[in-house]
Amino acid sequence: MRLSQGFWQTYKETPNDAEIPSHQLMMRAGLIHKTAGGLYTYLPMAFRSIKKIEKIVREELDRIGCYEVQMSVITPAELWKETGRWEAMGPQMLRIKDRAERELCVSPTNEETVTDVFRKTINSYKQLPVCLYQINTKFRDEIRPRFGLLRGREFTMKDAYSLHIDKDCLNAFYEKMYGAYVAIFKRMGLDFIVVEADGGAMAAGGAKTHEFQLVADIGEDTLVTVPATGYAANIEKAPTQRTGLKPQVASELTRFSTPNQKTCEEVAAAHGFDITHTLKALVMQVIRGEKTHYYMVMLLGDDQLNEVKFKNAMAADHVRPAQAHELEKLGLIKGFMGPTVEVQGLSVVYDLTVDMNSSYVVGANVAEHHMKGFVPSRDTKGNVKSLDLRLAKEGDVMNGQPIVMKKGIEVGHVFQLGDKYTKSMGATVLNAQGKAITPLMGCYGIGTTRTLAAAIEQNHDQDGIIWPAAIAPYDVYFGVIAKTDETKKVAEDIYQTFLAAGIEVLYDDRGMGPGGMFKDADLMGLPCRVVLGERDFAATGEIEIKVRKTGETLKVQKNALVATLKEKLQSLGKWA
RNA sequence: CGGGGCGUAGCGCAGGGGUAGCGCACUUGCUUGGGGUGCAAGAGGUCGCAGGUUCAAAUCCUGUCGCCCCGACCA
Repeated sequence: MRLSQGFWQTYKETPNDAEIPSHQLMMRAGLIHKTAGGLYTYLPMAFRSIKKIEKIVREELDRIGCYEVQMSVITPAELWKETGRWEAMGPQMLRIKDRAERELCVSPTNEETVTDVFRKTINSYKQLPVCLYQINTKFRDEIRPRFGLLRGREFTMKDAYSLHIDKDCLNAFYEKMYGAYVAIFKRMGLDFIVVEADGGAMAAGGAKTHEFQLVADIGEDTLVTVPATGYAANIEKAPTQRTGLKPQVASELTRFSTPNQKTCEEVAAAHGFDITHTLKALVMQVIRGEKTHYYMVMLLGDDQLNEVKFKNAMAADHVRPAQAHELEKLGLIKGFMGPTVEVQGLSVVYDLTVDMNSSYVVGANVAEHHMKGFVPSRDTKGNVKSLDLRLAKEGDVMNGQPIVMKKGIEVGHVFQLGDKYTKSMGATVLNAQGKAITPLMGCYGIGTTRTLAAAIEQNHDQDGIIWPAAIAPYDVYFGVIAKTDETKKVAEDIYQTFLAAGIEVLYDDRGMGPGGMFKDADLMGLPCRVVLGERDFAATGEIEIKVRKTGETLKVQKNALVATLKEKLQSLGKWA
């Protein structure tokens, strides 16, 4: 493309509302235009990249036998009511009504739609397994969209859905899809890790799920990795252990005064206790169906509750910390609660890390007092239960191996849905015995527009973007510094040579000064920059190639230009 | 939804009852040529919107809409 005729504008200043590098750079480099909060227009440069990402996705999915479809973006309420998600999705789902007052929504995801397709078209086990996918617009009315394309409201996602006769078949396909995902992100040249994830309410028992995470400091997910074993998990899931805990010999239970000392830290500091010899008590509200329960959760003084683990362990629909008025109703005093009295409607659970036969400091359930010498197995009022509930943290180990924590951006998710949708929507197929059975489903997502933003988040420097070659909008930024018509003719000739050789080139024929041109080239960050400088060319016949990623510069003769460039692009992963 | 902040040219900002401003970007001409060259001349605004106060409102008051941050929330 010739920039003199192109639709491209760069900016020296960063718009106020862009906070993180990828968002700032996408605005400054003229990749996206904000239409409204969480809504973006993809401008030509960004759209070229998106199409390259989509192409890689399509190639790898087609390779494992998936079929591309396109489902309607607007879907009727009836389908969602069948699975109960018309209510469950909440305000995140954008609902609309047509002229006949029929209820519709802008799809945030498409399990219902695809299950409807499956149940009406698949009748026999002979048609299975099958996997349909689409790359389509989704809308989720996020409470707080932010970070540009990383958390927009409208976004593009590849969503795939597979259907299987049994668990073995689902497992086998899951592995294939997992492999395809690895291939996809590798080809894109991105630094990713696959982590075990939490299935949440969508998981059938024991269902597998993995997240594909791009490692980046601004990631909203925390990942626990074990370099020694290669294990990796989302922190929501990771069952790590503490080290260096010392049990304390059981002693007599004694109440002591702790005026205005409401946290474990305060109590430990004021009385010289080790923080790991104190227990913190959290009261959580747990909702299961129509019923509400309260639990007192006991953790080591410096541990935190992992609400996802807790929610799963409780088989709850919802959990949240109890509010002040609820504590009051239970007769508990915030800051001085402990499992030292029996409370109607309140159960006690311990984190596994708590040594049930060791002695701890706990709240006394008396204002301004705690107790020491508390031994959980001996002194807890009511049933004693131990579960893994704590949030993993730096310094933990897994099976004796040290962990490393990282931040990640979730760009892909593979998930075994089991029969959740096929069952509630009445999809059945006949098996080899002629018996109607409920098939199993898997679902697999890749946020394509999020991947674009995350790729920039992962690949940039202070001057601009550093595109991975496989998804760069163009391969080469070709700039010319020329006064004479002869040199301009040489430039035109080189441009045509690039086009003929299949090199995607952004030809900067705007005639601006070298400074501005270099700044724009660095900001845009195409893999290679080629510069034809009149003086150098006249003197030596050489043309300069600069690799954006490494800063490497080489000068070649005109006739060696294409070959050298292709070699460079190859090594940068352009044809991965 | 709670707390905080901001809405003045495409972007970044100043101004603060009486002629609408600066820098970048944009247009034209000359100039310059290896890290945003310089000079000159231009174009671009119902100061978010609606009421109110006033001889006069971008400015003061009320309401409203939008945006950003923190939190809550989030199969």
